[in-house]
Amino acid sequence: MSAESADRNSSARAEGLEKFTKPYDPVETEQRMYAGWQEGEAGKKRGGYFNPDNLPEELTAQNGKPFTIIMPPPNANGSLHAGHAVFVAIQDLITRFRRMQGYRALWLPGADHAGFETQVVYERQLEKEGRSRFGMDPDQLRDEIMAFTLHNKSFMEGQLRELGASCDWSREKFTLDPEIRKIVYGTFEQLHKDGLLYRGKRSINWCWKHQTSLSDLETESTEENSPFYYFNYGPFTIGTVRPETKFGDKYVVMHPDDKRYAEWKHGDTFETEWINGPITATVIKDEAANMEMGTGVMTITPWHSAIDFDIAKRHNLDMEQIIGWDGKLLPIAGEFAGMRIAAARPLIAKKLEEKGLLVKTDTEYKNAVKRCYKCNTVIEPQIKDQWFVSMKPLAQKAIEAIERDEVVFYPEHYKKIVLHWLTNIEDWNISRQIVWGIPIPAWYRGDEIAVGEEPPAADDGKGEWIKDPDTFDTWFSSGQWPYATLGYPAGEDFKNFYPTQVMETAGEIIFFWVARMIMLGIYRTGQVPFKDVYLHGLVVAKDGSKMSKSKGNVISPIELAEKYGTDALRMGLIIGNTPGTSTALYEDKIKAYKHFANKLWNIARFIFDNSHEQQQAGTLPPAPETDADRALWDEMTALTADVTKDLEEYRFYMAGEKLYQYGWHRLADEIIEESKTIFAASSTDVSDPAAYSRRATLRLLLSQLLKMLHPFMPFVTEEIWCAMPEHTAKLIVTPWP
RNA sequence: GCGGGCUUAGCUCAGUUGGUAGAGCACUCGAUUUACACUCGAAUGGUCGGGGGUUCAAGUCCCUCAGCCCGCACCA
Repeated sequence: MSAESADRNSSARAEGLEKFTKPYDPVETEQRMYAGWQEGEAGKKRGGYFNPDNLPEELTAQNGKPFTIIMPPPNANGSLHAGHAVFVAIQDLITRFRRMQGYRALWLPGADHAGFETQVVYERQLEKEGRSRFGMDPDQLRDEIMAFTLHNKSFMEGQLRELGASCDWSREKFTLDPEIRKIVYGTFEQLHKDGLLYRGKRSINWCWKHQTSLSDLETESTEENSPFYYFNYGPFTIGTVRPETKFGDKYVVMHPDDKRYAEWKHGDTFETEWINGPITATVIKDEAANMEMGTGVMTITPWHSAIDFDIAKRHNLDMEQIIGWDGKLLPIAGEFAGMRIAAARPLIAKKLEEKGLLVKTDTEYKNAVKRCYKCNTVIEPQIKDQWFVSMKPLAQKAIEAIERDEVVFYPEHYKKIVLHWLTNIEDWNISRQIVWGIPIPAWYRGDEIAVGEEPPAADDGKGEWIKDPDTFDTWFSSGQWPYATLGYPAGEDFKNFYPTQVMETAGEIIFFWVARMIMLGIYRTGQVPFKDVYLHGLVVAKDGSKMSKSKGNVISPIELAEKYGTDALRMGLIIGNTPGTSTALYEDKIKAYKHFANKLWNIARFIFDNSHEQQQAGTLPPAPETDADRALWDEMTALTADVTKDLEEYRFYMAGEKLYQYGWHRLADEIIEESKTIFAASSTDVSDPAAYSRRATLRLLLSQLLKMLHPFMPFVTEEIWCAMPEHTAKLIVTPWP
């Protein structure tokens, strides 16, 4: 080390810059930084700089408009995964960018009790302990899950802090908060008043293992090979893959235009031998019968098929339950009673064959089988009294708003996907037979139904009201999240921050959540809940495969952050991540951005070593003074315009890459290298015009780069920024250039 | 059946309104007691899935074919 640089280092040490002589240490820096931001300035409200009410006047003076992102509330039933890390990286980037632009930026955090999801997780835990929710006292179960959820919630919030999330903790909401429940109940009551909510016997998706109904979105269809049997049924041949449902069949359905059966009239009856003896069957003509399918003739089982249910409704036919809630055949099945479907099916077919009723079996037949998305159990359609929301009118309003671009999707093509789904929407079953959720505020007495948190008075002598035992589909409450968290309808935040600007979430939950928020938001508030929807893709392993525990390829974002720094993790999740497409996450990538953080650190060290004394002595010009340096500044100005535009138009990956390129390959590799020659030639002579101008220019370029990189890499940029005496305010509240 | 997407360097992917093909990683060669080995320089590597069209100009727009992937609905 030369005597000269030894001098510089000693002066740096004197100024508290000695940490720059060592590599950047994220672990040491991050906690201290986050606490500093969260404290903000003395005498302000809770939440520090994350609370938009606390932003310095100098920052908001030019703009001051609200800018809101509602955080997708993570399910409070585990730790944060890579998908959460992506949303933190993107949403915090947007929030910090807008805050620096002078918006009163609010990023509102929350947590989701996640009804069925959480109950399933907890049931697995019970199973490990050799317990089961069935037979448990519901209150006891609810208390246990509550304790479990609250524990996870606070754990998860700690992890969000580790990831640098600059969300306003003073406004945090939980889906089970009393004020949230009140709004959810209000919506239920309003839908009821408006005739958009009905309770009725309808065909529902029943999972016997979980003992609950599920929405269509909570089931998954897989194509499976199932034998297709042809049976003689009186004068007809019928086809079926489900002989186990056929015990009570007494209707035979064909298309009215099917010429093969023209001699049969609607309502004709005939006697026939069937599984457990002779029956009388009735001919039904209905257009739902497909003439191309099988023989064009089918028998129907309204209790266990949505299509058959509709036919039965149209013709007012009898409906009978064949399969119990436990997934086993009922006494109507005779000797097969108590058996499970899979076991009974071939035996029933065999019995029919022995009776000479089997015509043939098509073993190549493939059909779609619906399964529970959690436990893969085959869904049994059942008829049950449930609450349904009439979706068509709600969807219509949403379609109109989306077509008018009141909500804009990134990537664009999601507009078509959403419109297609909304156009073909079915009514939504919001009743769930699980304890973990918001209880449905409804009461019954005979055929009477009352809606409200409290039962109607029962002093008329007609008996007591009975509470609906079910809970809401968790998406019914989270679908109201934007206006519920802001205190609809009278809250100050609702007036100030609704409608919000951006909804950033996973493309996977576009129907579950985003589409429903748009519908319910318009319904309840008359306005769309957000202007822009940015959808990120799935985070996958390096080889493009889905991360899963069973494959053992799950990468914990928290571990990566602890190993390489949160900034590195975040940069790695932003660069190369385009909306709607999946992003690969792997260690080498994050490591590369740790190197970048260190590169910035060393850029700072070089600049400090060469200009700190002059800065302290006040012998630096306020702006570049040579043509060469003015050109460098113009180049930076152009980059700034470019990056700003990219960020405003949601091209985060591109803005990040440009800043990375500039920082490493322009500023470090070229500008600093060139500066070495300038400084070497000038020695310590402060009157040398080239060196005089360059020292100041380097500090200006670094400051500008730090500002633009802050939303991407908040910690290292703030740490360097605060080491520069010319900066009085923290970087987090410094105006965007 | 309805709808959406992908196909660009060995790998992962960018490429914004059409204007001379880009990055990271990997690989090869070389440099360097230094702001930084968490470094620097250089080289190699692509008929942008096939074919056709529009245009002065197409990875980009249109048509068509092929392969792969995904969503929704239905399936007696």
